[in-house]
Amino acid sequence: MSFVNEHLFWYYASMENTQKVVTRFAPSPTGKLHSGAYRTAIFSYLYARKHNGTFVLRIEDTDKERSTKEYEDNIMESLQWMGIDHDIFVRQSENVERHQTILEKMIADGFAYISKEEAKDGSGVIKEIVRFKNPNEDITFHDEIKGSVTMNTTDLGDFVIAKNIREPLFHLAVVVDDFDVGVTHVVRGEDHVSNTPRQILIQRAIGAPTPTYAHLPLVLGSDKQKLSKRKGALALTEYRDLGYLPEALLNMVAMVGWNPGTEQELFSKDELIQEFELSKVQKSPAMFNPEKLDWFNREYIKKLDSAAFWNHVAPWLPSEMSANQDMLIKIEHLLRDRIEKFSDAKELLENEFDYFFKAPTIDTKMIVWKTLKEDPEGLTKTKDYLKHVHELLESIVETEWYSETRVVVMPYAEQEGKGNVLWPLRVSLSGKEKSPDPFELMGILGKQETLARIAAVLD
RNA sequence: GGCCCCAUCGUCUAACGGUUAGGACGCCGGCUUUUCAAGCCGUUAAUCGGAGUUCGAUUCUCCGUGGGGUCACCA
Repeated sequence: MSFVNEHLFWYYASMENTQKVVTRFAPSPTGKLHSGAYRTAIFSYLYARKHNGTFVLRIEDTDKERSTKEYEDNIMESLQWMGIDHDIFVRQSENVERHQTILEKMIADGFAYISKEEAKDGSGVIKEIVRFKNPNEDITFHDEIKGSVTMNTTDLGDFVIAKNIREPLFHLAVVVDDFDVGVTHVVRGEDHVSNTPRQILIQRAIGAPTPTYAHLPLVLGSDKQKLSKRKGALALTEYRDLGYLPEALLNMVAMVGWNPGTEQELFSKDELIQEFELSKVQKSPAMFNPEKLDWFNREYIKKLDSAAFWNHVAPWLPSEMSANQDMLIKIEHLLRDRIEKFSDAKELLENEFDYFFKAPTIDTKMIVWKTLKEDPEGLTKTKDYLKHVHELLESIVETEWYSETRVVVMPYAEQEGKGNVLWPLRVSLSGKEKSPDPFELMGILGKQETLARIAAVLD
């Protein structure tokens, strides 16, 4: 061996020892991507990225009856939205020839056999299904989260691995495809634990190595049952369409069943990659908490700059308001403080902030402050207060409007009673029981509009 | 039912075998405020039960209880 080659030898030998991590996310396109599934995707992804490994996305579409292109698209779209990018893409149905080759070899080697059986649909048709010849052994495997797991496979019997020689089923397809792409770590939901011994049996039969397993505890719904599409779990794209930020979803979902052990709550994707460890994944199932998601979303909305904020709000803007850019910019901070998710903006704008865009019709009974309600002279007094406020405001120079309204009105309000003066002022401007304070309102509406609205009430 | 897994506030969780059992979300309360929202401050709230091991158990062991998963010609 030459000097140079010797170096190469040791180089490759060391590669061998620090085997490159390959993880995969393998959803079946039989429904939209929901939170149980995308957490699996996230953990699998984070692990691969953390170890500079390869992340494989494999669409498991061998069930032709239930798989659809729409769902496949939904999965791709969801992952992309959240920034979960894959290095290798596999569509399982495209590997059927490879599966068939393996199947034939397994039969030739005596690990599987064709069994002629009557179809279970009662049609009486005889089918040639492929069964695995179960050696009935105890299978023990290491799980990064659960530790060592041992199961007896006798109960499984000679389980079915293909509908026929051309149509592989889950266990066979998974094992072959994981093997072919070199998966080193299988990160998947705990509902797959009992599938693992079967798959290990197949691995042994075809001479494939057994990867490291990491079975994630399930994500539960509020009913404490496994979260599933049937139970109303929201799809990732539905959260997106409701106006949640992908950063919020990622952060939230990454932290159900895992946390780095510090008191930090907010993590960017890069920070998650940095901190993520399978060993810190919780052993027990966790419930998904929608309120906390809202909190995360608010935190991420706060971080948005103005342009990004409006980009997100845009789809929810009532058309007549979207024309009034000037006003929208003025109320941006109010909007930000009051929305949990962007879809909230629509309702807020239409039902609460409508007075910024159109003068409200005022119910004169409403302008009287509660302590004057019983007073027969209450309305008259209230109008007198308003009249005086109107005069005070009129005296303000337009250029000093924003800073002076408070200076001018407050002393008077304090003298006459804040409620007596400020409540009618605020109601005259907004027409509502609840709104931002009158100074805020006046600042946004401007001198002319403010005076006009007060005058309208006095008429 | 068989097999497998799990068990700290309502929820997500932290705690070399020694802590006043910590944090976050929510709830509730207070401050601020004419009202609402936001903000700030604070309160409430947990080791499933029983035996062991130990000077000492949230932590280790066993039993019980409870919860979950899975038992397809789906994945």
